[in-house]
Amino acid sequence: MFSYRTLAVCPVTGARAGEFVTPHGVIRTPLFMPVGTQATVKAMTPLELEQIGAQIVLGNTYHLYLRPGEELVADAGGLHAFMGWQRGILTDSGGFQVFSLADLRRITSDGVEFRSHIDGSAHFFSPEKSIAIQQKLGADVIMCFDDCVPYPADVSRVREGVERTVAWARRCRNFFLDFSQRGPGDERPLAGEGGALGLTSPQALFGIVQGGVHDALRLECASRLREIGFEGYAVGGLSVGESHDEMYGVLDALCPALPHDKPRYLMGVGHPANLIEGVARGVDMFDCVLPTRNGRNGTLLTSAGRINIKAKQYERDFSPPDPECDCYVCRNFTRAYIRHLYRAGEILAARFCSWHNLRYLIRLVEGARDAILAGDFPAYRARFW
RNA sequence: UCCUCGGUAGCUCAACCGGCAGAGCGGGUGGCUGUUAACCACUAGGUUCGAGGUUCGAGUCCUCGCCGAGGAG
Repeated sequence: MFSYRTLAVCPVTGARAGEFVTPHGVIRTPLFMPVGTQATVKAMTPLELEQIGAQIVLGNTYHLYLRPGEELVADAGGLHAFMGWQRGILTDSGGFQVFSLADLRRITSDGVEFRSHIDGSAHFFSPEKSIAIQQKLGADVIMCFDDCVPYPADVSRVREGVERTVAWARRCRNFFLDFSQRGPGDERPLAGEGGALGLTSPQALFGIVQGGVHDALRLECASRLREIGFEGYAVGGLSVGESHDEMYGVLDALCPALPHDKPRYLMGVGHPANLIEGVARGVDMFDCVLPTRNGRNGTLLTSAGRINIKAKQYERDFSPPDPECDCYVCRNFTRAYIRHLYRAGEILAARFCSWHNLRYLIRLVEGARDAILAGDFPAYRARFW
């Protein structure tokens, strides 16, 4: 079902434009994906997400497993039906939560023991468990359960993360293929290793490359994941505190080593500049909480840089958040009004800021795609800077 | 007219027996990268109602006055 093809490649940079097919439509790349951890992009309705051009939204295995539970979502008809969103969905595996909830967990070779941040109850995730949950949730793209190593970390810890990530990726792949072969209620034994089995699942499984800021480890991880074989490849473990130059360095080394006929996904990124520079290095997909979280906290992303809408300087600023933006918020409301809403504690402020920020990032990457197709991405990139 | 209680940061209020005057909210500024986040951090605000007095030292005790609330007549 899942297939990717490249439509245009920038002759100067590594940027490329393409598309891939999912059960919920054709996805045009490069693209920015809003994060909807708990089966909702915070403060946004699916209708509004459609209107700003969102093609895929994220959900999170860890959160949805804890609440409301994957069984309930499956009974609701899957994540799409449950949240009323008919375009693409990608679920993250819970690997990042293992990293970000560090004080609540214990990692073993078999998986991760952790305690719920909601009620403290004990749980265990293995690669198989993560995939099983994601299959019940029913997203179009699901992710391998990986070991996201903190930054900075000793090389030994980064290497351990690569080994664990690769081993777990193989287990994810085997379980995924086996499940997709069997179908519901089929109790035939595991099908064994390798990607030789015919893929019948409507879902696509992406591998995740770890390796910190060490090029050699990144390349090794990518090579070993390619041997297993995935529908797409993600770059994980970035945007965890390293410098932008380190992030770009990893992408410079890694992207040429990823398959050219599969989508590439830079996880958790991010800042507008990161998106442009990621695209320039051949990344097709991005996600980040930044537009929604920062929006709720009163920061607006604009073509002239970030503005803090709380600041007094906008008290009597009757211009739109971003004069160059085409979104509903920028066409109808002023900085002064949004500042007022924010200070008054009105929920509409969070909605407006999230709304605009999402449109800004989606449009930024859409613009990059158009430029790549038109053959002038370098100029687009230069104009951004 | 008398009695009681009160007056401390912009607001609501803390401050032991007299011993460096604080908090929350509000104000100002900043941060946020696969969401434990409508969150977090930093910061500026004081003639402690006024005038005297006691004391080494007074927001705190004494006297007088001003303002507010309640009560008695």
